[in-house]
Amino acid sequence: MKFKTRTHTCGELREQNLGQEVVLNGWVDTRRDLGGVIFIDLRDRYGITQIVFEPGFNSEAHNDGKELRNEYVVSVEGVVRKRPADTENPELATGLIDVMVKKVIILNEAKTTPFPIEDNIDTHEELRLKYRYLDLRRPALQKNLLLRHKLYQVVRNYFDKNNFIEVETPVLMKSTPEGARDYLVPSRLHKGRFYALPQSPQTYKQILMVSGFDRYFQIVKCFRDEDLRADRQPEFTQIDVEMSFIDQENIFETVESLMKRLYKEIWNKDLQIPIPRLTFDEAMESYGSDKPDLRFGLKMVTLNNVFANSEFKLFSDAVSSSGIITGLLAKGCGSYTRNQLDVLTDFIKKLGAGGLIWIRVKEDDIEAPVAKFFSDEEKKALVKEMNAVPDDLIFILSGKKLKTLNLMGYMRLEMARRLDAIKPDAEPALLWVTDFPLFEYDEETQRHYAMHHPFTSPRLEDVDMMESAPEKVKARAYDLVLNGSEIAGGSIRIHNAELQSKMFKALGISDEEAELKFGFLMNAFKYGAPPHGGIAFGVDRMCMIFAGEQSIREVIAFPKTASAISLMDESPSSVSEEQLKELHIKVR
RNA sequence: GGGGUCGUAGUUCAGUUGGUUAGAACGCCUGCCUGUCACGCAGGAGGUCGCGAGUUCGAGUCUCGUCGGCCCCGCCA
Repeated sequence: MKFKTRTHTCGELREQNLGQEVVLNGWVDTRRDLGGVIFIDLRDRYGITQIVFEPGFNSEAHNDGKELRNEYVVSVEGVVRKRPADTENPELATGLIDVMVKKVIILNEAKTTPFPIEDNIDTHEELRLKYRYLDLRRPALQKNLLLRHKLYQVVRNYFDKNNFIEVETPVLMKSTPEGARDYLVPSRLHKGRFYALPQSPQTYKQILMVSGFDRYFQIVKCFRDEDLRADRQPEFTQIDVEMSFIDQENIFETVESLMKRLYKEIWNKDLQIPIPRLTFDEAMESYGSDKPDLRFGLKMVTLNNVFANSEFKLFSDAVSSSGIITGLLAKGCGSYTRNQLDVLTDFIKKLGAGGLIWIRVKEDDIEAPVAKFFSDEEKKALVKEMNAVPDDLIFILSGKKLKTLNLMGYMRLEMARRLDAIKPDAEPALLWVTDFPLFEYDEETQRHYAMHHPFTSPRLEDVDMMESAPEKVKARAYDLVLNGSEIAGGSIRIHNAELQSKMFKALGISDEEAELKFGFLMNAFKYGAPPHGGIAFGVDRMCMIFAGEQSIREVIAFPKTASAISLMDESPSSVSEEQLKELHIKVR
């Protein structure tokens, strides 16, 4: 079909174009056929322009215009005209003009779409994902992908200006099953052997430091074969960064000026730097999370001192077994009904709590099922510690430290939701969480795992405790948290073979196993590895928050469902027996 | 692996105690309409009630199973 290249986009024409002959190409957004005159809103990604078919202006075009339907792709030639008085549309950027059509060419027809191509649609996501190409026509998603593009540009520009170089690392790599499950790719040329898709380019970027690249970054896809969430997809994008001859403070400075720039460019906000910091221990104790949302208060209070010698066994036991008693104050919730409290108890039990202790604060006394176990001093101290006043409600959880704090963290978020504690206009809350434990203990396998990854350096002053008291060793690791989401995480790495082997030992990884899995990295470190460290940003999460969305699927062009399926192209799919045979995979 | 929730025209939903021909709005189609922008008016078409068993004279409705979407826990170095 012969058609003319557009002279303007659908978001472009203004009064200054009056009288011009123009060509517009786009999709029919809406049609209003009044019989004698037809109005079409023509849409492309730049905007909407109203085009007009009038028999008195061009009867052939008007006749052709009757055929147009929603989402038809058309090319029109016409003349820009000022709209008659009182028919301007202030909602449209192009609302002062319209285009009188002289000729229209239908470039393609369209079936009736399964949902309207407009914002604020009320359609199941299943349908949106199946017809993702239509969903992506909606202005909201176009805007989100544009935001994402802009973030890429700011990031690339920033790192380039600061002497970082972007290096691509392999997508087919060695499987290193220390952390998440790998996606495996069978090798045709090597029977029984597999590549893995990278969970992150961690080892490669460290090797690049050994090679002297000094300052590296990459916007890179990563893959983890784990269960999905609103903020987790099996493939996701990181901004991966690594630097040599630096310490933690240099990383912080680099990241903070990048964030400052992103705040400005995307939100037009001025980020105050330095960004506030909390240690892991502080974050856990006050917010019950290693990624606390600081847009609201609701700080938790440790009550071990109040109940250290309590008659109430649950509490005194928690203290004596180096556990914790933590309280949360729900201001003005003293009138919560028994039913409401049961719902909350049920909520926290489902997350793994044994139960929930609640206490209504009254004038000069407290009211609670457990009140009879408390002495008057304990009651007084409790109210004082919690800073409670009559008609407040206090929640208490006790038990193993991290688990209990974590549970109260969920309680804190739940209460924030119930109390509408996060105002729509709340300033975004960005912070560093530092001094993570180097190890975490896994009850199931009865061994320590690296909380971050096995190349993370312990705090140098803690190295001596790696064998004697591994749980006390802190890592030189840090997370960047925005509105309760972990948007970046990194560490200073081990660059010394001796310390690295000590680390493997602490993790219960034998020399042979270490050699097998990470020998290439260890070898590289023997040839002059500089001190180095880095960080990796979760691009999807960052874009989600910058766009004000609740799911990363809203900022990913072609996301997968919670069961890791692409509803549009139906992957994963079966493959032919022939393909499997070539890959030396037995057909069941 | 576990918990919660949803599944009925193209779409969003209603559907009583199990009971005749499963409704509404929007969308779609046809006709009328020369300044609409949620155009209006009139008429019409459109259903495997996710799928499969079972109970029953009779199932959208009850039971069991199964598939799929979403949220969460575990998991995510």
